[in-house]
Amino acid sequence: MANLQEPRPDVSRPVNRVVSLRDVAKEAKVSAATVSMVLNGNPRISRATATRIQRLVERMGYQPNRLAQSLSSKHTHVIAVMLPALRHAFADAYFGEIISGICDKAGKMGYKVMLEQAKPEFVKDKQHVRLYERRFVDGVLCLGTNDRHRWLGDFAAAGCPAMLVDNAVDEFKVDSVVCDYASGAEQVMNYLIQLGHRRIGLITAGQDIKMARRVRKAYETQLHNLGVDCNDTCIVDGKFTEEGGAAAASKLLDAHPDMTAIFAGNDKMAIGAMHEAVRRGLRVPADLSVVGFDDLRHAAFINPTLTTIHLPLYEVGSSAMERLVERIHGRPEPVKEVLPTHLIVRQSTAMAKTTTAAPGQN
Amino acid sequence: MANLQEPRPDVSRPVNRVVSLRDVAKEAKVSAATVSMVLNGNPRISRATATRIQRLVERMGYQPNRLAQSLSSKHTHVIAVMLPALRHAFADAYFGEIISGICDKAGKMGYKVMLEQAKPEFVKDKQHVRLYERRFVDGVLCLGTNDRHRWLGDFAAAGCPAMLVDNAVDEFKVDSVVCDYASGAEQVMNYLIQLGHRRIGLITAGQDIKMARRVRKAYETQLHNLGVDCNDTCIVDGKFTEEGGAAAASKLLDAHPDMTAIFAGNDKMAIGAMHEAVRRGLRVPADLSVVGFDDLRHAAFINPTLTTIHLPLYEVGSSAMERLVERIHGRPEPVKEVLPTHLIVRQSTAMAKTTTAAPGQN
DNA sequence: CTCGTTTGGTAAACTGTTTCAACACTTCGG
DNA sequence: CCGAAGTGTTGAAACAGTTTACCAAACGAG
Repeated sequence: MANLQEPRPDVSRPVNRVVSLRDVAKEAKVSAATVSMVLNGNPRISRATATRIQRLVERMGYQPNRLAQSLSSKHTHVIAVMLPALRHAFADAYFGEIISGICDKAGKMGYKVMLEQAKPEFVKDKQHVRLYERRFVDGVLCLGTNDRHRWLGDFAAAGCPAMLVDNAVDEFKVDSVVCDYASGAEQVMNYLIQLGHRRIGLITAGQDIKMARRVRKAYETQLHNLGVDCNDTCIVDGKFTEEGGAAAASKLLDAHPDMTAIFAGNDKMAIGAMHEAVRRGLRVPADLSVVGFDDLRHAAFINPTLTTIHLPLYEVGSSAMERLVERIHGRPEPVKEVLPTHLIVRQSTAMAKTTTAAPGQN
Repeated sequence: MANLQEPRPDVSRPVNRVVSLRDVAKEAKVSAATVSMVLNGNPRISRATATRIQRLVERMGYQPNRLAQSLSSKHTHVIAVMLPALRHAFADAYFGEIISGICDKAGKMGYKVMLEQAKPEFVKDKQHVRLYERRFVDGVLCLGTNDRHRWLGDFAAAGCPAMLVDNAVDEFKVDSVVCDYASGAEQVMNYLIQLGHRRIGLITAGQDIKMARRVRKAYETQLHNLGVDCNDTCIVDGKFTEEGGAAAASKLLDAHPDMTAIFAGNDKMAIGAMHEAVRRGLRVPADLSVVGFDDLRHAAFINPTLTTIHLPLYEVGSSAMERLVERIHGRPEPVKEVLPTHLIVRQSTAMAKTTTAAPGQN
């Protein structure tokens, strides 16, 4: 047995043998506990020993093994970001902005970010809570959720810190940080109405998403207050995609040739709608005003540039990360944070054409 | 001591006490080693015991703690994706597509994906290798790298499995998976030349990126072969952004009012260029053809739709993930994989206007 | 009937860190 | 001069798995 340690001395062993805390301790002729305490700034250790060991740690290039740290400390300092199981979820600027905010804040707080997609098998297997139970992560941030995602209830049951990002679900008690969709939609409607528009179509999507319902509600309320009749043919589903937006615009314009404005629930659908309008020979904004929602980066680089609601997605991500860590650290109170939105006027909107004057001047 | 186990029985303790392997062992009246072996399918254990324990594992809802597993097994089953330190890296469809491919493949191979941004302090601190040394991850995939990223050499030095994704750097021996940029650029040039274009501008970016240099080279070679004089005023940097593309197009059109086509090194710059062209009252493609490079999703939804080179980014990510795992498992040979690209013709290109006939018909 | 082999299982060591009880050694007040 | 309090350090247990050397029982062959 003893000779197992003999073969080492020969110098032909520059193998990147990772130095452990015990190696440092041995070299310093102290116990592992002492080194550990020095590294954690425990004041019980004398200045002299502390600096001596710190220098040694430096010299030996010691790096704590964080698997061992986490195993013993009960904290992984990793959080998971759950994205919806859409083919293009990662390539989507909407999610990208949020993730950007999450990652920046995570880095500052000493957390790592793990990516996960909420595929059907994944959540059916309860993998999303296993992430926590198996000690992969300390908490989970959920993006792109909707009311049908029953699995959101599992987090509370398992005691796993979790947050909904830019959506809220009443049913389960999960914390959330969202943009003020209601106010955003009101701003859009006020603006369009002010421009003289009365025949306004809505391209929406995801009526199982609370935030989307809020937009629809604001739209309906505003039109109703104005005395404008707005039946179901004024509201079409656009599936959050460019294609869907184009198809929805097509339906709207078929049903209402006199429509002067379209309000889309996100920028992508708005872009699709503009695309369709141009295809039909309509001029945007002269014949048709189009408004989006999100203010994604390229909204400013399409032709014409898109009037839209700016959502503070980066901030939402950043804040959600912060709240999640608070929860991990034991904050008891639930959180429902709402961040303000505002209208960005660009070129895709203009005064309504004064054809058949709107009925109610009110 | 014994009474430490007494207080448990009372039912007022539904605390989600996580069951450990030892709990299962105790319940099954076998040793922890036996349970471990059952779970790992070790044939040393008899069928009878194995099934008995499997059932118990099921019943007790045991989940292996993967920190402990990784600590002793030396494998974390996590890989890191390093993104460049750009404000919008996450929201960028280019990176998104690659990440999408990485994540899908990672999921299938039983790996988790961690996100990391290569900020200056981060790489200066050698955090990128610490990721490996401190046992956060088993390997690293690097996106959006360039020749100035000296830190890429650190991986080999530390013995950390790493891969370059959609770029290659000769200097360091790091594996890579890339799109065939040279062929893509040749296809673009052939196509434009075939349409009669001779005054073709190039908007490029990142000349410290090998792939970008390849595009430029192909452009220059093709024009040279045709006997078309192409001085430096035909090549402008567009910084990979829409703004940059617009500014670059502006410079090009100022210097060469007779220019009939612009070839941009990525879709975003192409979109910016189109934007600028329209701003100047030029019709695309009647007055100016514009070609992009990437085939990002929204290239098909701008006005006019963009002719571009399709890059198999999803496949690049997927393949890089696969190669990385091979390397982690000990594949010795280096890998340089090249995936084919192809031209997608849409509406932003047309025959060159026959104004001042091009000099060389060759 | 004994010896060698297979079978099924176990105890103990190991991964690398944190934490806590205990301990040796001052120092100080009474 | 003795007990109390304070200081600096350590051994050992804990975290939750994997792995290895070893062992007992069963079995077959000579």
